[in-house]
Amino acid sequence: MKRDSRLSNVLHALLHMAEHDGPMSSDVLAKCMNTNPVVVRRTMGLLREHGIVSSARGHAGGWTIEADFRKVTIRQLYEALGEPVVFAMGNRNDEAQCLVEQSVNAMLDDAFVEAERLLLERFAAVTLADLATEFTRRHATHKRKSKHAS
Amino acid sequence: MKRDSRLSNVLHALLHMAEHDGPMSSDVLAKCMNTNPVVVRRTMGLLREHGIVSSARGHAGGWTIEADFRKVTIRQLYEALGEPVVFAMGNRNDEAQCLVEQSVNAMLDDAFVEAERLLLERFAAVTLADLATEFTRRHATHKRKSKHAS
DNA sequence: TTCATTGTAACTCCTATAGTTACATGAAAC
DNA sequence: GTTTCATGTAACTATAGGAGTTACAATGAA
Repeated sequence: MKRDSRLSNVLHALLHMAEHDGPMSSDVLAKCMNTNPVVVRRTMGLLREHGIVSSARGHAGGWTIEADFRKVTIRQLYEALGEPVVFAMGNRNDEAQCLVEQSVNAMLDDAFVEAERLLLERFAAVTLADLATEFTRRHATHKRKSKHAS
Repeated sequence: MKRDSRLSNVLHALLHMAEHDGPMSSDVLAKCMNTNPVVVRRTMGLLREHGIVSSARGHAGGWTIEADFRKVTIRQLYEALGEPVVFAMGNRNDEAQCLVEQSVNAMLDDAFVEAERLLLERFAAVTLADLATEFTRRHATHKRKSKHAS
């Protein structure tokens, strides 16, 4: 499968929306994310179902943030996307009869479950506001560096 | 993509081979793993390149374990398979120019890198001998339970 | 010489996201 | 009320890489 980049994409979109006054259209978001407006609508639609954004049709319509940036975690976005499969690897057969296979699966599952738990904990610990702050810091650094370079 | 089950598969195969005297053919391994002999050859071939198994053609040929079960870790098998991609998710573009995207990518990468590190540490901590022991334990439990049930 | 077995090329199948086209629906602007 | 700008959504195609399959050459023991 091509890798699922939806989580990365919605984060990117939400941060741009936060920097922007008024609704942003799928078209504008698609251009700034280098993708297709229909893909944007599909993905943002999942966030709308969870009350994170809203959409308005017609003239001056588009996407608007509804949720509190300080309260929405990456984990919630991951859940809004339907909790996509995390790993590209896994057991062939989770209901194996073979005892050898059961042992192997149990060991691997332990490791995968623990890694997934860590990942989701990390996601739960970061809010959109944290990311926005990090962006501001990075932006300031970038400007300082540019000034030095010139 | 369908999930990559090669690691699970080679573990399954190696443990069966350990329980078996003499070489095992791709055909026999394929049957006991419910797959195809060519798939077995393809995957086992990667382990052969790392000296973990050897293969012999002709009559009474097949696959033989070469490595010391106490020294081969799951991590080494993962590496022998070419370190397959761990996550089904990821950034769209790792060389983003957009500062917003860079912030998002940096945060996500941190989380993914840490989760991957944990997973590979777990893999490095388990040898084939450990797995064989675990299988023996499970097997004993299973037999005891069967006796009680009868 | 026969036959079991690996080695390997060259396909098709699978599966979920991404991308695209097309068009219906809705809402503001004029 | 008509135009115009949006979203909503169906219905496709493209993509990637493992898995599955067929076919056949090469090899080695009986």
